[in-house]
Amino acid sequence: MPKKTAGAAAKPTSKSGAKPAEDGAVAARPRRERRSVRREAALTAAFRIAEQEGAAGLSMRRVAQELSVDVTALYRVFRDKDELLLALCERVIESELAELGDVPDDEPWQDTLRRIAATIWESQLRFPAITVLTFARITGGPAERRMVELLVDAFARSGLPRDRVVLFYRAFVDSVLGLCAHSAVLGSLDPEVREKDDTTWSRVYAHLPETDHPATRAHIAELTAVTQKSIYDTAVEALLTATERAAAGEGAGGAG
Amino acid sequence: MPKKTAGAAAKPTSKSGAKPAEDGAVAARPRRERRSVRREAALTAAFRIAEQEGAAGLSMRRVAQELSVDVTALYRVFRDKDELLLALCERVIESELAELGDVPDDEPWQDTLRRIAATIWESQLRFPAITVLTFARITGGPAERRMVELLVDAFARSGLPRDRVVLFYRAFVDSVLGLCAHSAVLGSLDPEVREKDDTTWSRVYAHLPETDHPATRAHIAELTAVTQKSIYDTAVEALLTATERAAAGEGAGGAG
DNA sequence: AAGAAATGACAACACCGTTGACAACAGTGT
DNA sequence: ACACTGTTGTCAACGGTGTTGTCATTTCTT
Repeated sequence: MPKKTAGAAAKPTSKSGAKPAEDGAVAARPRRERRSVRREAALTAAFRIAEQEGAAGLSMRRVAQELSVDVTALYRVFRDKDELLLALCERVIESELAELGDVPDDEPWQDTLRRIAATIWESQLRFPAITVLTFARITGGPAERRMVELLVDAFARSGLPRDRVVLFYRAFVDSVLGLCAHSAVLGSLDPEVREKDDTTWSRVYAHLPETDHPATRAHIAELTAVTQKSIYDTAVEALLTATERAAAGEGAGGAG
Repeated sequence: MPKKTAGAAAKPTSKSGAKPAEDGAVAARPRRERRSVRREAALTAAFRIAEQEGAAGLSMRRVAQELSVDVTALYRVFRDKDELLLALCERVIESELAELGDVPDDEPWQDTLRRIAATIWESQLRFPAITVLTFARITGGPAERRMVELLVDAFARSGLPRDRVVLFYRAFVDSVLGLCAHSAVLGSLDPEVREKDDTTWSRVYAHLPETDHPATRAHIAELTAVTQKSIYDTAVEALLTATERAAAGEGAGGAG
Protein backbone atom coordinates (compact mmCIF):
# COMPACT_ATOMS: atom_id res chain seq x y z
CA MET A 1 0.00 0.00 0.00
CA PRO A 2 1.41 3.41 -0.94
CA LYS A 3 1.08 4.74 2.53
CA LYS A 4 1.03 8.46 2.86
CA THR A 5 3.48 9.72 5.42
CA ALA A 6 0.99 11.50 7.58
CA GLY A 7 3.79 12.69 9.77
CA ALA A 8 5.27 14.69 6.93
CA ALA A 9 1.91 16.38 6.54
CA ALA A 10 3.32 18.99 8.85
CA LYS A 11 5.37 19.78 5.79
CA PRO A 12 8.48 21.92 6.25
CA THR A 13 7.45 24.07 3.31
CA SER A 14 4.27 25.09 5.06
CA LYS A 15 6.04 27.80 7.00
CA SER A 16 7.24 29.55 3.88
CA GLY A 17 4.06 28.60 2.11
CA ALA A 18 1.94 30.36 4.66
CA LYS A 19 3.67 33.65 4.07
CA PRO A 20 2.14 34.74 0.74
CA ALA A 21 -0.93 35.70 2.70
CA GLU A 22 0.76 39.02 3.33
CA ASP A 23 -0.05 41.24 0.37
CA GLY A 24 3.06 43.32 0.67
CA ALA A 25 5.16 41.00 -1.50
CA VAL A 26 4.11 42.37 -4.86
CA ALA A 27 7.20 41.05 -6.58
CA ALA A 28 6.29 37.52 -5.58
CA ARG A 29 3.24 37.65 -7.83
CA PRO A 30 4.59 36.53 -11.23
CA ARG A 31 5.59 33.15 -9.85
CA ARG A 32 2.21 32.61 -8.31
CA GLU A 33 0.52 33.59 -11.52
CA ARG A 34 2.51 31.12 -13.57
CA ARG A 35 1.71 28.36 -11.13
CA SER A 36 -1.91 29.35 -11.08
CA VAL A 37 -2.07 29.16 -14.83
CA ARG A 38 -0.60 25.67 -14.73
CA ARG A 39 -3.21 24.73 -12.20
CA GLU A 40 -6.00 26.00 -14.39
CA ALA A 41 -4.56 24.24 -17.42
CA ALA A 42 -4.31 21.00 -15.51
CA LEU A 43 -7.89 21.26 -14.38
CA THR A 44 -9.29 21.94 -17.83
CA ALA A 45 -7.22 19.08 -19.20
CA ALA A 46 -8.55 16.81 -16.47
CA PHE A 47 -12.06 17.91 -17.32
CA ARG A 48 -11.63 17.06 -20.96
CA ILE A 49 -10.17 13.66 -20.15
CA ALA A 50 -12.90 12.88 -17.65
CA GLU A 51 -15.51 13.91 -20.16
CA GLN A 52 -14.09 11.92 -23.04
CA GLU A 53 -12.52 8.87 -21.44
CA GLY A 54 -14.49 8.42 -18.27
CA ALA A 55 -13.47 7.99 -14.68
CA ALA A 56 -11.11 5.11 -15.42
CA GLY A 57 -9.16 7.21 -17.91
CA LEU A 58 -8.58 10.08 -15.53
CA SER A 59 -5.10 9.36 -14.20
CA MET A 60 -2.30 11.65 -13.18
CA ARG A 61 -0.13 10.37 -16.01
CA ARG A 62 -2.90 10.97 -18.50
CA VAL A 63 -3.38 14.56 -17.36
CA ALA A 64 0.35 15.18 -17.47
CA GLN A 65 0.54 13.72 -20.94
CA GLU A 66 -2.25 16.04 -22.04
CA LEU A 67 -0.13 18.94 -20.82
CA SER A 68 3.02 17.55 -22.49
CA VAL A 69 4.65 17.45 -19.10
CA ASP A 70 6.14 14.81 -16.87
CA VAL A 71 3.86 13.28 -14.29
CA THR A 72 5.96 14.42 -11.40
CA ALA A 73 5.60 18.02 -12.46
CA LEU A 74 1.92 17.65 -11.71
CA TYR A 75 2.80 16.75 -8.15
CA ARG A 76 4.32 20.19 -7.70
CA VAL A 77 0.87 21.66 -8.26
CA PHE A 78 -1.33 19.06 -6.62
CA ARG A 79 -0.07 17.28 -3.56
CA ASP A 80 -1.83 14.09 -4.66
CA LYS A 81 -4.65 12.91 -6.86
CA ASP A 82 -7.16 13.56 -4.14
CA GLU A 83 -6.36 17.26 -4.19
CA LEU A 84 -6.86 17.33 -7.94
CA LEU A 85 -10.21 15.59 -7.60
CA LEU A 86 -11.38 17.99 -4.95
CA ALA A 87 -10.30 20.89 -7.15
CA LEU A 88 -12.34 19.42 -9.98
CA CYS A 89 -15.29 19.06 -7.64
CA GLU A 90 -14.90 22.66 -6.57
CA ARG A 91 -14.92 23.71 -10.20
CA VAL A 92 -18.10 21.79 -10.90
CA ILE A 93 -19.79 23.59 -8.03
CA GLU A 94 -18.53 26.90 -9.39
CA SER A 95 -20.15 26.23 -12.73
CA GLU A 96 -23.34 25.20 -10.97
CA LEU A 97 -23.37 28.47 -9.06
CA ALA A 98 -22.80 30.39 -12.27
CA GLU A 99 -25.66 28.64 -14.00
CA LEU A 100 -27.81 29.15 -10.95
CA GLY A 101 -27.36 32.90 -10.93
CA ASP A 102 -28.63 35.02 -8.11
CA VAL A 103 -31.43 33.89 -5.88
CA PRO A 104 -34.16 36.55 -5.90
CA ASP A 105 -35.19 37.65 -2.44
CA ASP A 106 -38.82 36.89 -3.11
CA GLU A 107 -38.25 33.45 -4.63
CA PRO A 108 -40.12 30.74 -2.74
CA TRP A 109 -37.64 28.44 -1.01
CA GLN A 110 -39.17 25.43 -2.74
CA ASP A 111 -38.40 26.91 -6.13
CA THR A 112 -34.85 27.71 -5.08
CA LEU A 113 -34.32 24.12 -4.09
CA ARG A 114 -35.93 22.85 -7.29
CA ARG A 115 -33.60 25.02 -9.35
CA ILE A 116 -30.58 23.82 -7.40
CA ALA A 117 -31.63 20.19 -7.78
CA ALA A 118 -32.11 20.65 -11.52
CA THR A 119 -28.74 22.36 -11.89
CA ILE A 120 -26.90 19.65 -9.99
CA TRP A 121 -28.59 17.03 -12.11
CA GLU A 122 -27.49 18.72 -15.30
CA SER A 123 -23.87 19.02 -14.25
CA GLN A 124 -24.00 15.36 -13.24
CA LEU A 125 -25.12 14.59 -16.77
CA ARG A 126 -22.25 16.62 -18.18
CA PHE A 127 -19.47 15.20 -16.03
CA PRO A 128 -20.58 11.84 -14.67
CA ALA A 129 -16.98 10.76 -14.16
CA ILE A 130 -16.25 13.62 -11.79
CA THR A 131 -19.55 13.14 -10.00
CA VAL A 132 -18.76 9.54 -9.27
CA LEU A 133 -15.17 10.26 -8.27
CA THR A 134 -15.95 13.07 -5.86
CA PHE A 135 -19.19 11.65 -4.54
CA ALA A 136 -19.62 12.23 -0.83
CA ARG A 137 -16.44 14.28 -0.54
CA ILE A 138 -16.16 17.68 1.10
CA THR A 139 -13.95 20.25 -0.59
CA GLY A 140 -14.26 23.00 1.98
CA GLY A 141 -13.65 25.46 -0.83
CA PRO A 142 -15.39 28.78 -1.42
CA ALA A 143 -17.77 27.44 -4.05
CA GLU A 144 -18.92 24.65 -1.80
CA ARG A 145 -19.34 27.06 1.07
CA ARG A 146 -21.48 29.30 -1.10
CA MET A 147 -23.60 26.37 -2.20
CA VAL A 148 -24.09 25.27 1.39
CA GLU A 149 -25.12 28.79 2.30
CA LEU A 150 -27.71 28.85 -0.49
CA LEU A 151 -29.15 25.53 0.59
CA VAL A 152 -29.23 26.17 4.31
CA ASP A 153 -30.73 29.58 3.69
CA ALA A 154 -33.47 28.10 1.52
CA PHE A 155 -34.37 25.55 4.14
CA ALA A 156 -34.22 28.18 6.86
CA ARG A 157 -36.77 30.20 4.90
CA SER A 158 -39.22 27.34 5.39
CA GLY A 159 -39.61 28.53 8.96
CA LEU A 160 -38.52 25.27 10.58
CA PRO A 161 -36.55 25.31 13.84
CA ARG A 162 -32.81 25.08 13.36
CA ASP A 163 -32.34 21.39 14.12
CA ARG A 164 -35.09 20.46 11.66
CA VAL A 165 -33.60 22.80 9.06
CA VAL A 166 -30.29 20.96 9.06
CA LEU A 167 -32.04 17.60 9.15
CA PHE A 168 -34.06 18.27 6.02
CA TYR A 169 -31.15 20.09 4.42
CA ARG A 170 -28.88 17.09 4.86
CA ALA A 171 -31.59 14.65 3.79
CA PHE A 172 -32.01 16.78 0.67
CA VAL A 173 -28.37 17.17 -0.34
CA ASP A 174 -27.35 13.65 0.56
CA SER A 175 -30.26 12.21 -1.39
CA VAL A 176 -29.65 14.51 -4.34
CA LEU A 177 -25.95 13.71 -4.45
CA GLY A 178 -26.61 10.03 -3.93
CA LEU A 179 -29.14 9.88 -6.73
CA CYS A 180 -26.88 11.86 -9.03
CA ALA A 181 -23.99 9.55 -8.21
CA HIS A 182 -26.20 6.56 -8.83
CA SER A 183 -27.09 7.86 -12.25
CA ALA A 184 -23.53 8.97 -12.89
CA VAL A 185 -22.19 5.50 -12.21
CA LEU A 186 -24.56 4.14 -14.81
CA GLY A 187 -23.46 6.87 -17.19
CA SER A 188 -19.74 6.49 -16.68
CA LEU A 189 -19.28 2.73 -16.67
CA ASP A 190 -17.31 1.02 -19.34
CA PRO A 191 -19.63 0.65 -22.30
CA GLU A 192 -19.37 -3.09 -22.00
CA VAL A 193 -20.30 -3.26 -18.32
CA ARG A 194 -22.88 -0.56 -18.84
CA GLU A 195 -24.63 -2.60 -21.47
CA LYS A 196 -24.40 -5.65 -19.25
CA ASP A 197 -26.15 -3.83 -16.43
CA ASP A 198 -28.64 -2.15 -18.69
CA THR A 199 -29.80 -5.29 -20.34
CA THR A 200 -29.86 -7.23 -17.09
CA TRP A 201 -33.36 -5.98 -16.46
CA SER A 202 -34.75 -7.29 -19.68
CA ARG A 203 -32.53 -10.36 -19.83
CA VAL A 204 -33.06 -11.60 -16.31
CA TYR A 205 -36.19 -10.07 -14.99
CA ALA A 206 -38.30 -10.47 -18.11
CA HIS A 207 -37.99 -14.24 -17.96
CA LEU A 208 -38.82 -14.78 -14.33
CA PRO A 209 -41.30 -17.54 -13.61
CA GLU A 210 -44.51 -15.89 -12.54
CA THR A 211 -44.88 -18.13 -9.56
CA ASP A 212 -41.66 -16.96 -7.90
CA HIS A 213 -41.83 -13.25 -8.66
CA PRO A 214 -45.40 -12.26 -9.42
CA ALA A 215 -45.12 -8.60 -8.45
CA THR A 216 -41.95 -8.06 -10.44
CA ARG A 217 -43.45 -9.86 -13.39
CA ALA A 218 -46.61 -7.78 -13.22
CA HIS A 219 -44.60 -4.54 -13.42
CA ILE A 220 -41.96 -5.55 -15.91
CA ALA A 221 -43.09 -3.15 -18.62
CA GLU A 222 -43.09 -0.16 -16.31
CA LEU A 223 -39.79 -1.21 -14.75
CA THR A 224 -37.98 -1.11 -18.04
CA ALA A 225 -39.67 2.12 -19.11
CA VAL A 226 -38.97 4.36 -16.10
CA THR A 227 -36.28 7.02 -16.59
CA GLN A 228 -33.57 8.13 -14.20
CA LYS A 229 -34.73 11.73 -14.36
CA SER A 230 -38.30 10.92 -13.39
CA ILE A 231 -36.98 8.96 -10.43
CA TYR A 232 -34.83 11.90 -9.42
CA ASP A 233 -37.71 14.35 -9.68
CA THR A 234 -39.96 12.08 -7.67
CA ALA A 235 -37.46 11.86 -4.84
CA VAL A 236 -36.80 15.61 -4.86
CA GLU A 237 -40.50 16.43 -4.71
CA ALA A 238 -41.01 13.93 -1.92
CA LEU A 239 -38.34 15.63 0.17
CA LEU A 240 -39.72 19.11 -0.56
CA THR A 241 -43.23 18.05 0.37
CA ALA A 242 -41.98 16.47 3.58
CA THR A 243 -40.22 19.71 4.47
CA GLU A 244 -43.34 21.72 3.70
CA ARG A 245 -45.51 19.52 5.87
CA ALA A 246 -43.02 19.60 8.70
CA ALA A 247 -42.88 23.38 8.48
CA ALA A 248 -46.66 23.62 8.51
CA GLY A 249 -46.89 21.31 11.48
CA GLU A 250 -44.16 23.01 13.49
CA GLY A 251 -45.43 26.45 12.59
CA ALA A 252 -48.94 25.66 13.76
CA GLY A 253 -48.12 23.60 16.80
CA GLY A 254 -44.83 24.48 18.33
CA ALA A 255 -41.88 26.65 19.22
CA GLY A 256 -39.90 28.97 16.93
CA MET B 1 -6.48 0.02 -20.50
CA PRO B 2 -6.73 -3.72 -19.97
CA LYS B 3 -9.48 -4.14 -22.48
CA LYS B 4 -11.68 -7.13 -22.00
CA THR B 5 -12.09 -9.22 -25.11
CA ALA B 6 -15.84 -9.09 -25.29
CA GLY B 7 -15.80 -11.30 -28.31
CA ALA B 8 -14.29 -14.13 -26.32
CA ALA B 9 -17.18 -13.80 -23.88
CA ALA B 10 -18.93 -16.27 -26.13
CA LYS B 11 -16.38 -18.58 -24.66
CA PRO B 12 -15.83 -21.90 -26.39
CA THR B 13 -15.99 -23.70 -23.05
CA SER B 14 -19.56 -22.55 -22.56
CA LYS B 15 -20.92 -25.45 -24.54
CA SER B 16 -19.32 -28.00 -22.29
CA GLY B 17 -19.91 -25.74 -19.31
CA ALA B 18 -23.64 -25.68 -19.94
CA LYS B 19 -23.87 -29.43 -19.72
CA PRO B 20 -23.57 -29.98 -15.95
CA ALA B 21 -27.20 -28.95 -15.73
CA GLU B 22 -28.04 -32.54 -16.45
CA ASP B 23 -28.00 -34.34 -13.13
CA GLY B 24 -27.13 -37.69 -14.64
CA ALA B 25 -23.39 -37.09 -14.43
CA VAL B 26 -22.94 -38.08 -10.80
CA ALA B 27 -19.24 -38.64 -11.18
CA ALA B 28 -18.78 -35.05 -12.25
CA ARG B 29 -19.94 -33.82 -8.86
CA PRO B 30 -16.70 -33.93 -6.84
CA ARG B 31 -15.10 -31.49 -9.24
CA ARG B 32 -17.96 -29.05 -8.96
CA GLU B 33 -17.95 -29.35 -5.23
CA ARG B 34 -14.29 -28.56 -4.98
CA ARG B 35 -14.74 -25.51 -7.12
CA SER B 36 -17.79 -24.42 -5.20
CA VAL B 37 -15.91 -24.69 -1.95
CA ARG B 38 -13.12 -22.56 -3.34
CA ARG B 39 -15.66 -19.98 -4.41
CA GLU B 40 -17.15 -19.82 -0.96
CA ALA B 41 -13.74 -19.60 0.63
CA ALA B 42 -12.74 -16.80 -1.69
CA LEU B 43 -15.89 -14.84 -0.88
CA THR B 44 -15.48 -15.16 2.87
CA ALA B 45 -11.84 -14.16 2.55
CA ALA B 46 -12.85 -11.17 0.47
CA PHE B 47 -15.40 -10.25 3.11
CA ARG B 48 -12.84 -10.33 5.85
CA ILE B 49 -10.40 -8.24 3.87
CA ALA B 50 -13.05 -5.71 2.92
CA GLU B 51 -14.13 -5.48 6.51
CA GLN B 52 -10.66 -5.07 7.94
CA GLU B 53 -8.72 -3.20 5.29
CA GLY B 54 -11.37 -1.26 3.44
CA ALA B 55 -12.23 -0.96 -0.19
CA ALA B 56 -8.70 -0.02 -1.22
CA GLY B 57 -7.30 -3.18 0.34
CA LEU B 58 -9.64 -5.50 -1.49
CA SER B 59 -7.56 -6.65 -4.43
CA MET B 60 -7.42 -9.93 -6.29
CA ARG B 61 -3.86 -10.46 -5.14
CA ARG B 62 -4.82 -9.80 -1.55
CA VAL B 63 -7.67 -12.32 -1.67
CA ALA B 64 -5.42 -14.91 -3.25
CA GLN B 65 -2.78 -14.32 -0.61
CA GLU B 66 -5.40 -14.84 2.08
CA LEU B 67 -6.16 -18.22 0.53
CA SER B 68 -2.45 -19.06 0.21
CA VAL B 69 -2.94 -19.38 -3.49
CA ASP B 70 -1.56 -17.74 -6.59
CA VAL B 71 -3.53 -14.83 -7.97
CA THR B 72 -4.20 -16.48 -11.26
CA ALA B 73 -5.93 -19.37 -9.56
CA LEU B 74 -8.61 -16.90 -8.55
CA TYR B 75 -9.23 -16.18 -12.20
CA ARG B 76 -10.28 -19.78 -12.64
CA VAL B 77 -13.17 -19.13 -10.27
CA PHE B 78 -14.04 -15.53 -11.09
CA ARG B 79 -13.70 -14.32 -14.65
CA ASP B 80 -12.61 -10.90 -13.40
CA LYS B 81 -12.79 -8.71 -10.34
CA ASP B 82 -16.17 -7.41 -11.34
CA GLU B 83 -17.65 -10.88 -11.04
CA LEU B 84 -16.19 -11.24 -7.57
CA LEU B 85 -17.66 -7.91 -6.53
CA LEU B 86 -21.09 -8.82 -7.84
CA ALA B 87 -20.86 -12.13 -5.99
CA LEU B 88 -20.04 -10.22 -2.81
CA CYS B 89 -23.00 -7.97 -3.45
CA GLU B 90 -25.24 -10.99 -3.90
CA ARG B 91 -24.03 -12.35 -0.60
CA VAL B 92 -24.78 -9.11 1.18
CA ILE B 93 -28.32 -9.18 -0.17
CA GLU B 94 -28.63 -12.79 0.95
CA SER B 95 -27.71 -11.87 4.49
CA GLU B 96 -30.16 -8.98 4.36
CA LEU B 97 -32.92 -11.34 3.27
CA ALA B 98 -32.03 -13.73 6.06
CA GLU B 99 -32.12 -10.99 8.65
CA LEU B 100 -35.37 -9.74 7.17
CA GLY B 101 -37.13 -13.05 7.54
CA ASP B 102 -40.57 -13.63 6.11
CA VAL B 103 -42.91 -10.79 5.39
CA PRO B 104 -46.22 -11.45 7.19
CA ASP B 105 -49.21 -11.23 4.91
CA ASP B 106 -50.90 -8.69 7.12
CA GLU B 107 -47.88 -6.43 7.57
CA PRO B 108 -48.59 -2.88 6.38
CA TRP B 109 -46.48 -2.11 3.33
CA GLN B 110 -44.99 0.92 5.06
CA ASP B 111 -43.64 -1.26 7.84
CA THR B 112 -42.21 -3.72 5.35
CA LEU B 113 -40.34 -0.91 3.64
CA ARG B 114 -39.16 0.49 6.95
CA ARG B 115 -37.78 -2.90 7.95
CA ILE B 116 -36.05 -3.29 4.61
CA ALA B 117 -34.56 0.19 4.85
CA ALA B 118 -33.31 -0.52 8.36
CA THR B 119 -31.78 -3.83 7.31
CA ILE B 120 -30.00 -2.34 4.33
CA TRP B 121 -28.64 0.40 6.56
CA GLU B 122 -27.26 -2.09 9.02
CA SER B 123 -25.50 -4.17 6.42
CA GLN B 124 -24.07 -0.96 5.01
CA LEU B 125 -22.66 -0.26 8.45
CA ARG B 126 -21.15 -3.74 8.59
CA PHE B 127 -19.55 -3.76 5.15
CA PRO B 128 -19.12 -0.20 3.97
CA ALA B 129 -16.36 -1.20 1.57
CA ILE B 130 -18.60 -3.58 -0.32
CA THR B 131 -21.44 -1.11 -0.33
CA VAL B 132 -19.29 1.54 -1.95
CA LEU B 133 -17.76 -0.89 -4.43
CA THR B 134 -21.03 -2.38 -5.65
CA PHE B 135 -23.07 0.79 -5.41
CA ALA B 136 -25.48 1.15 -8.32
CA ARG B 137 -24.62 -2.25 -9.77
CA ILE B 138 -27.09 -4.92 -10.73
CA THR B 139 -26.19 -8.52 -9.95
CA GLY B 140 -29.20 -10.18 -11.54
CA GLY B 141 -28.74 -12.97 -9.02
CA PRO B 142 -31.46 -14.80 -7.11
CA ALA B 143 -31.04 -12.79 -3.91
CA GLU B 144 -31.38 -9.52 -5.74
CA ARG B 145 -34.40 -10.81 -7.60
CA ARG B 146 -36.02 -11.80 -4.35
CA MET B 147 -35.30 -8.41 -2.83
CA VAL B 148 -36.76 -6.66 -5.85
CA GLU B 149 -39.84 -8.82 -5.55
CA LEU B 150 -40.27 -7.89 -1.89
CA LEU B 151 -39.92 -4.18 -2.66
CA VAL B 152 -42.16 -4.09 -5.70
CA ASP B 153 -44.76 -6.13 -3.88
CA ALA B 154 -44.70 -3.76 -0.93
CA PHE B 155 -45.19 -0.74 -3.16
CA ALA B 156 -47.88 -2.55 -5.12
CA ARG B 157 -49.74 -3.10 -1.86
CA SER B 158 -50.06 0.67 -1.57
CA GLY B 159 -52.73 0.50 -4.25
CA LEU B 160 -51.01 2.81 -6.70
CA PRO B 161 -51.28 2.20 -10.45
CA ARG B 162 -48.41 0.24 -11.90
CA ASP B 163 -46.42 3.12 -13.38
CA ARG B 164 -46.54 5.00 -10.07
CA VAL B 165 -45.56 1.86 -8.20
CA VAL B 166 -42.32 1.52 -10.11
CA LEU B 167 -41.68 5.26 -9.89
CA PHE B 168 -41.87 5.32 -6.11
CA TYR B 169 -40.15 1.97 -5.86
CA ARG B 170 -37.17 3.23 -7.82
CA ALA B 171 -37.13 6.55 -6.00
CA PHE B 172 -37.05 4.56 -2.77
CA VAL B 173 -34.33 2.05 -3.62
CA ASP B 174 -32.13 4.51 -5.45
CA SER B 175 -32.34 6.98 -2.58
CA VAL B 176 -31.76 4.30 0.01
CA LEU B 177 -28.77 2.87 -1.84
CA GLY B 178 -27.42 6.34 -2.57
CA LEU B 179 -27.69 7.41 1.05
CA CYS B 180 -26.12 4.18 2.25
CA ALA B 181 -23.31 4.59 -0.24
CA HIS B 182 -22.85 8.16 0.88
CA SER B 183 -22.51 7.05 4.45
CA ALA B 184 -20.39 4.07 3.44
CA VAL B 185 -17.90 6.27 1.64
CA LEU B 186 -17.48 8.27 4.81
CA GLY B 187 -17.09 5.05 6.74
CA SER B 188 -14.62 3.37 4.42
CA LEU B 189 -12.23 6.19 3.57
CA ASP B 190 -8.64 6.02 4.59
CA PRO B 191 -8.54 7.11 8.21
CA GLU B 192 -6.41 10.07 7.22
CA VAL B 193 -8.75 11.33 4.51
CA ARG B 194 -11.72 10.47 6.67
CA GLU B 195 -10.50 12.66 9.45
CA LYS B 196 -9.75 15.39 6.95
CA ASP B 197 -13.30 15.32 5.68
CA ASP B 198 -14.82 14.94 9.11
CA THR B 199 -13.07 17.89 10.61
CA THR B 200 -13.64 20.03 7.55
CA TRP B 201 -16.97 21.07 8.92
CA SER B 202 -15.63 22.35 12.16
CA ARG B 203 -12.34 23.61 10.71
CA VAL B 204 -13.74 25.52 7.77
CA TYR B 205 -17.35 26.21 8.43
CA ALA B 206 -17.01 27.21 12.05
CA HIS B 207 -14.79 30.14 11.15
CA LEU B 208 -16.84 31.64 8.37
CA PRO B 209 -17.32 35.39 8.50
CA GLU B 210 -20.94 36.00 9.43
CA THR B 211 -21.39 38.52 6.67
CA ASP B 212 -20.69 36.04 3.88
CA HIS B 213 -22.46 32.99 5.22
CA PRO B 214 -25.07 34.05 7.76
CA ALA B 215 -27.38 31.07 7.37
CA THR B 216 -24.56 28.54 7.64
CA ARG B 217 -23.15 30.35 10.62
CA ALA B 218 -26.52 30.44 12.33
CA HIS B 219 -26.86 26.65 12.05
CA ILE B 220 -23.28 25.61 12.73
CA ALA B 221 -24.07 23.83 15.99
CA GLU B 222 -26.87 21.77 14.48
CA LEU B 223 -24.82 21.06 11.37
CA THR B 224 -22.04 19.43 13.34
CA ALA B 225 -24.44 17.54 15.58
CA VAL B 226 -26.68 15.84 13.02
CA THR B 227 -26.10 12.10 12.55
CA GLN B 228 -26.06 10.06 9.34
CA LYS B 229 -28.74 7.75 10.62
CA SER B 230 -31.19 10.53 11.42
CA ILE B 231 -30.65 11.91 7.90
CA TYR B 232 -31.32 8.48 6.48
CA ASP B 233 -34.49 8.02 8.49
CA THR B 234 -35.74 11.45 7.51
CA ALA B 235 -35.31 10.71 3.81
CA VAL B 236 -36.94 7.28 4.12
CA GLU B 237 -39.94 8.67 5.94
CA ALA B 238 -40.28 11.45 3.39
CA LEU B 239 -40.45 8.92 0.58
CA LEU B 240 -42.93 6.73 2.42
CA THR B 241 -45.17 9.69 3.17
CA ALA B 242 -45.03 10.79 -0.44
CA THR B 243 -46.07 7.32 -1.54
CA GLU B 244 -48.92 7.28 0.97
CA ARG B 245 -50.21 10.64 -0.19
CA ALA B 246 -49.98 9.64 -3.82
CA ALA B 247 -51.86 6.44 -3.09
CA ALA B 248 -54.55 8.34 -1.20
CA GLY B 249 -54.87 10.86 -4.01
CA GLU B 250 -55.00 8.30 -6.78
CA GLY B 251 -57.33 6.10 -4.83
CA ALA B 252 -59.80 8.88 -4.14
CA GLY B 253 -59.68 10.75 -7.42
CA GLY B 254 -58.66 8.54 -10.27
CA ALA B 255 -58.28 5.29 -12.08
CA GLY B 256 -57.56 1.91 -10.51
C1' DA C 1 26.74 38.10 -9.57
C1' DA C 2 25.42 34.91 -5.67
C1' DG C 3 22.10 32.49 -3.29
C1' DA C 4 17.52 30.77 -2.63
C1' DA C 5 13.34 29.12 -4.27
C1' DA C 6 10.50 27.05 -7.53
C1' DT C 7 9.97 23.81 -11.24
C1' DG C 8 10.73 20.07 -14.27
C1' DA C 9 12.50 15.50 -15.70
C1' DC C 10 14.57 10.77 -14.96
C1' DA C 11 14.40 6.62 -12.53
C1' DA C 12 12.34 3.83 -9.40
C1' DC C 13 9.06 1.52 -5.91
C1' DA C 14 5.13 -1.01 -4.81
C1' DC C 15 1.17 -1.93 -6.11
C1' DC C 16 -2.89 -3.15 -9.42
C1' DG C 17 -5.93 -6.22 -13.01
C1' DT C 18 -5.19 -9.42 -16.40
C1' DT C 19 -3.26 -12.88 -19.79
C1' DG C 20 -0.62 -16.74 -21.74
C1' DA C 21 2.15 -20.79 -21.38
C1' DC C 22 3.10 -24.76 -18.89
C1' DA C 23 2.83 -28.51 -15.11
C1' DA C 24 0.19 -31.56 -11.91
C1' DC C 25 -3.83 -33.92 -11.15
C1' DA C 26 -8.68 -36.02 -11.58
C1' DG C 27 -11.63 -39.02 -13.94
C1' DT C 28 -12.96 -41.52 -18.48
C1' DG C 29 -12.96 -44.44 -22.42
C1' DT C 30 -10.33 -48.03 -24.69
C1' DA D 1 -2.33 -49.84 -18.14
C1' DC D 2 -2.85 -46.34 -21.47
C1' DA D 3 -3.74 -42.06 -23.64
C1' DC D 4 -7.13 -38.38 -23.46
C1' DT D 5 -9.60 -34.57 -21.46
C1' DG D 6 -10.88 -31.17 -18.38
C1' DT D 7 -9.87 -28.81 -14.11
C1' DT D 8 -6.78 -26.46 -11.04
C1' DG D 9 -2.55 -24.29 -9.82
C1' DT D 10 2.12 -21.88 -10.65
C1' DC D 11 5.51 -18.83 -13.09
C1' DA D 12 6.45 -15.02 -15.75
C1' DA D 13 5.07 -11.08 -17.80
C1' DC D 14 2.48 -6.88 -19.76
C1' DG D 15 0.75 -2.48 -19.23
C1' DG D 16 -1.18 0.35 -16.08
C1' DT D 17 -1.64 3.07 -11.50
C1' DG D 18 -0.22 6.60 -7.48
C1' DT D 19 3.73 8.24 -5.44
C1' DT D 20 8.66 9.48 -3.96
C1' DG D 21 13.60 10.63 -4.14
C1' DT D 22 17.17 12.67 -6.55
C1' DC D 23 19.13 15.79 -9.54
C1' DA D 24 19.38 19.56 -12.92
C1' DT D 25 17.45 23.75 -14.61
C1' DT D 26 15.14 27.88 -14.57
C1' DT D 27 13.50 31.95 -12.11
C1' DC D 28 13.32 35.30 -8.64
C1' DT D 29 15.50 37.82 -4.63
C1' DT D 30 19.15 40.28 -2.68
